[in-house]
Amino acid sequence: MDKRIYQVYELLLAEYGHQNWWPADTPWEVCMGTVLTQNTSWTNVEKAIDNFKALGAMSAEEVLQLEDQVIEEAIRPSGYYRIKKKRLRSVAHWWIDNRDKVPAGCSDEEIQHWRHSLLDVHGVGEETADCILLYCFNLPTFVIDTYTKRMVHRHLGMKANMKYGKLQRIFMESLPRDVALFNDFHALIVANSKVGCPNKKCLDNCSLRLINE
DNA sequence: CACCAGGCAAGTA
DNA sequence: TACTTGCATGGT
Repeated sequence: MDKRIYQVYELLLAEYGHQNWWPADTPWEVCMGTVLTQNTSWTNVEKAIDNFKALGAMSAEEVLQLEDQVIEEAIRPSGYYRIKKKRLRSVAHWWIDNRDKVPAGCSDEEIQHWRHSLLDVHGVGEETADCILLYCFNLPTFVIDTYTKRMVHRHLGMKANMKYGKLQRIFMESLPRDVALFNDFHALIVANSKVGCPNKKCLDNCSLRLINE
C-alpha cells in the first residue's frame, strides 16, 4: 500500500481534469484501437480507424470480410500494417467468440480467466489485454505502460524497468477498486506524458515531497 | 537530421 | 530469465 499513488492521481486530476477515455464510438472500435495504437501515436490510429469507417467495416465481422490488401491499406497510416493485419484478425476472432461471454460484473478470479484468454491471442500482450478488459468491458484491472514505469521512476524513486505485474500490483493495492478511477488515472498518465504538453512539470514541483513521504 | 509514438513476438545468451 | 531486434508511418 503506497499512499503516494493516490496522491499522484489527485495531482494529475487537478491539473488536467477527467479524461473520458477511451475515445471511440463502440466497444469493438475500442478493441481495434488497442491493437492499432501499439507503439503508435493516436493521431495516426485515428486515420486508420476512419479508413475502416469509410469502408463500412465497423464491426469485427465486417473487418474479417476485407481482402488482405484492403485491410493493409486501411491500417497503413498507423504503421506496422502487415503485423497489425494479422493481430487485428486474431483479435476480431476472439471478439466474435467471447464478447458476449464476458460478464458485466466479475470476480478477480474471473478477470484473470479472461485476461489469460486474451493473452493467448496473437498480438495481445499484458497492456493490450488490460486495455481491452478496462476500456471495452469496464472491468477493474489497471493498465501499465512505458509512461507509467517512467513516471514512478522519475517521481516516486521506484526502480526503472519494473516488471509489468509487480507495478500493476502496487497500483491496484494502493487504489480503491474503482473502474472509473482506473480508467481515468491511466488516461491522465498518458495526458501528462504527451510530447509538448505544457503542464508536464506539474509533478516535478512536488516530487521531493512524494519521494520522502 | 534524429527521435518518438497509448507494444508485441520471436530470436539469442 | 533477461536482453535484443524487426516491425512502418507521420509528426516534431
